[in-house]
Amino acid sequence: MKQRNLPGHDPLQSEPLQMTASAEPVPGDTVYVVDAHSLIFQVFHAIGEMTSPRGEPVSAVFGFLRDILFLIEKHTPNYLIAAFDMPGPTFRHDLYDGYKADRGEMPADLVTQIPKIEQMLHAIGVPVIGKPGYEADDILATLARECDERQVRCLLVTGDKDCRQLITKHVAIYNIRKDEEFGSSELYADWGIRPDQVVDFQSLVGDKIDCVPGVPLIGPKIARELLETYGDLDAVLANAANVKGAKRSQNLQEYADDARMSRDLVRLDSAVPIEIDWQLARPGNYDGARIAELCGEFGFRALGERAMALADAKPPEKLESSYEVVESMERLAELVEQMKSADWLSVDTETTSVNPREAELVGISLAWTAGEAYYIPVRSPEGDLKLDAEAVLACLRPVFEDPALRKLGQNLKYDQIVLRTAGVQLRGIAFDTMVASYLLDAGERTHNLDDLAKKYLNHQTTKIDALIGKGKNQKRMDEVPVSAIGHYAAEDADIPLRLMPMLEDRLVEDELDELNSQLEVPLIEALAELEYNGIRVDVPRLEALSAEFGEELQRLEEEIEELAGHPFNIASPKQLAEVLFTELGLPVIKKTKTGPSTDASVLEELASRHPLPAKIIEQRGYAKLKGTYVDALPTMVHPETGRVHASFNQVVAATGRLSSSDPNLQNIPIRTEAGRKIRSAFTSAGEGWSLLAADYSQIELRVLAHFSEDETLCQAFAEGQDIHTLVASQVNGVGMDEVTSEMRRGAKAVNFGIIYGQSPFGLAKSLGISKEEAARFINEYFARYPGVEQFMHQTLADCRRDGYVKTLLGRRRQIAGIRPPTKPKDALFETRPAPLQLNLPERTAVNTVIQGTAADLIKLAMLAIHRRLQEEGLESKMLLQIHDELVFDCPDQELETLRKLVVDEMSQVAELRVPLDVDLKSGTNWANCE
DNA sequence: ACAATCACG
DNA sequence: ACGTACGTGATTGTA
Repeated sequence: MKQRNLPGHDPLQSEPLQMTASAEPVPGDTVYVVDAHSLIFQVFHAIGEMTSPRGEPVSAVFGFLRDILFLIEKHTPNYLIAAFDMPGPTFRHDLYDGYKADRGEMPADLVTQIPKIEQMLHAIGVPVIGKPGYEADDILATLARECDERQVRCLLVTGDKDCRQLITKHVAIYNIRKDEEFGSSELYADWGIRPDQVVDFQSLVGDKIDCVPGVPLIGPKIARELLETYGDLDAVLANAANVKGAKRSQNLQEYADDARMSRDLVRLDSAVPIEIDWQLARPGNYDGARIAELCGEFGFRALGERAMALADAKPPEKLESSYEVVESMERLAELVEQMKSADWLSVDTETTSVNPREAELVGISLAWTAGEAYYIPVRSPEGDLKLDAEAVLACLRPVFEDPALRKLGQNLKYDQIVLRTAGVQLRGIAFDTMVASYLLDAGERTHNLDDLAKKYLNHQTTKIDALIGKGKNQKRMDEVPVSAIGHYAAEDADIPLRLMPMLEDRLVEDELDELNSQLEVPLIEALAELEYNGIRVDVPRLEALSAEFGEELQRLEEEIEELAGHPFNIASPKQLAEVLFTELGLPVIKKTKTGPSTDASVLEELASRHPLPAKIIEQRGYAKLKGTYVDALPTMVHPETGRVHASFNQVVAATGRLSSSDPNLQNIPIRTEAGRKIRSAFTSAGEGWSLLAADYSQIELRVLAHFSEDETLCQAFAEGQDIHTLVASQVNGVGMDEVTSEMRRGAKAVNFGIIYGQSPFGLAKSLGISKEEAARFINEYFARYPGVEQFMHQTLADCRRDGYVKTLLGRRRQIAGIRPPTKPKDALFETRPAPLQLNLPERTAVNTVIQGTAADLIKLAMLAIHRRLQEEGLESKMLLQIHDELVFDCPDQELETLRKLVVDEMSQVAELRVPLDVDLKSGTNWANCE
């Protein structure tokens, strides 16, 4: 086996720790080693008869290939190797004639499949390793040891319990049947021992299947006790005379030699002389033609397609790179000097939490030349750090705080908040790969760095799961040794640097570069500011509400139980449906995928027939408010700031809107009385401070008016008329002062329906009128404002032609599925055309232009306000954005200044054909704003 | 992990 | 015959 100096973390070494990416595995990589025979027997027995078109048995080939494809697709191993037993005796047979004596010949139906499996592995580029005189397990042991030394994660794909002796910090067994890993904690749960006790344990217990004799009368339970008492096998045998139970004690003495020999049989040899060509073990060396040929021969159709899909995908490339862990202040100072003359600085922080306000710095990664990156650890579980966080930050401060040195990275909003919390400003943010990716394709589900590297660089990055694990055993970044983090962390600075030119080219190509550099990138700092500020929450107020809502809930639940005749879980739609529709015999109004629906609209309809549904609505309302807000919010208050610091996400909503999470502050209740009570718990900073809420009036309708260029609508907005009343008056053909509240309500519904592309059916339902009436209403609207329909047709035509729609600022969203234009019928005979009936993509297209443009406008406003607050040195803080509303915290003496500033910036943000009106409200909390 | 429900604009 | 208003996020129950 190749030996080399492994990149360990030796505190005494004087040279900087170099990690050069080569073909060999590095910390963060995962190596899968398949015990081929173990797997082959499993699938051979699990899958019944199965033959190829020629009539040859292929069940094991099929099952094995299926497992390998599953491994590659689901687990994306960085390295994958298959170990085989070789025919002929092994050193174990020399030790013990009886070794595996009972194990019969391999079934003939299986023997013929082994070469086929090897051919298939060859075609999909999985190296096959076998060594005469050794078993596959020994090869697993050898590779496991090598991985362990390299601090590389190794998963042994086997059903053989012997391999449990190989478990370490980096090595685990992988059960492909259950898709579960088996490590030291699972071992302890099963046998109650540590991995280093496995060999002795099995030597005592023996193994019938492998014909390992062991010691009679010693089973797993006694073996565990003995090992716990005495430590190891030798100690157990030495104390055999003292063991409780005469027969047991006697057996231990009598069969001591058997036990010792068993130990030699069980112990795996981790020094098998084999050479691994790691490059060949990286999945990706597919021979597509050969795969097709073999799958054809064996009659694998669906599986063959899966295998071919892998072959067609380009193999991930391992980028040439040289990463260094910085271990001295002298080296850091040298690097800082280099950075000062760099064009760009790529920055990434490693921390203890995904929440930037809670996160503590673990390390910083930096890169300014593609392929070179540096990781500066400032915290390590091994206590061997030579660097102090304060000193590192002080050293980096001049470069971080220099706005002239352009910074780039992945999700820099996060890093900026982390660094600001640690006392350093990250200035000069000029590119963010996550934001760029979002602008290029707002419909993508994620924009994380791993996906970007795969998409643009065809590079498979180190997955964070490989370092910190996942699920309940997930570790924190500061619990992982520096030597294991280094490569992962450095990569996170290097990859953005490599991605930037490619992303920038595409932005230019799609005319998105200005939107990127002038709006979205500068907005990062404004959003970081919002998140850093947070909003104050009145916890005692929420606690009082919790008690109040709790009492209401209890009362309602008792009434519901009374009405239903028995207790049940009201929160379970299934149980509720049982009560409503089976027990009470109420009619099913609509169905969900899984059964009758019990949502609020259904319950409202049922309310006229039975008192229960109304109670359910009321109970649900309180339960929702209590569970989602009243009880949840206090737990999210930051202990030091006493405020809630939500996250404002820039790359989630496909339309260009922001979204908010952890907690979502964009859906705090307002529509009901109980909801407004929750709003009142969001307060200004305290005495002498007020909240100022500024919202755009009817922004989406104004955007629609702008795009439609409709004279009447634009003029109505210019004159400050009530748009719903105006539409009501015109559609109904009555004077403005004759509009009834009923008419206004209808017009309002139409106005909003238009924005969403609503059909007569939908409008009819929301207004409780007939479909015909609704259709008449909509037709009247389009006839009165022809520009609106014209705008919709134009939008659809553009989208059909381009495959995307654009907002005012050129933001794009790809939408497929716009139908060809309907042929205009002969106008002479056309009296009243049916209103536009849009399908989902068409509705989405129209809505995206409007919603997205509104999002553009408020983002521009946020940016302008953010800048002015800074320039004018005001103490006022921007706290929230709720799509058409901004909320500020403001010292009372600044209130008038702020009011003017906010209205000016919000209304002047763009020249539209309509004015942008802004309503201002202020108060001590979010509910009493007037 | 997914479905149902409901909070907001 | 079927579905029917866009965009989000959190909670709860269920498989």
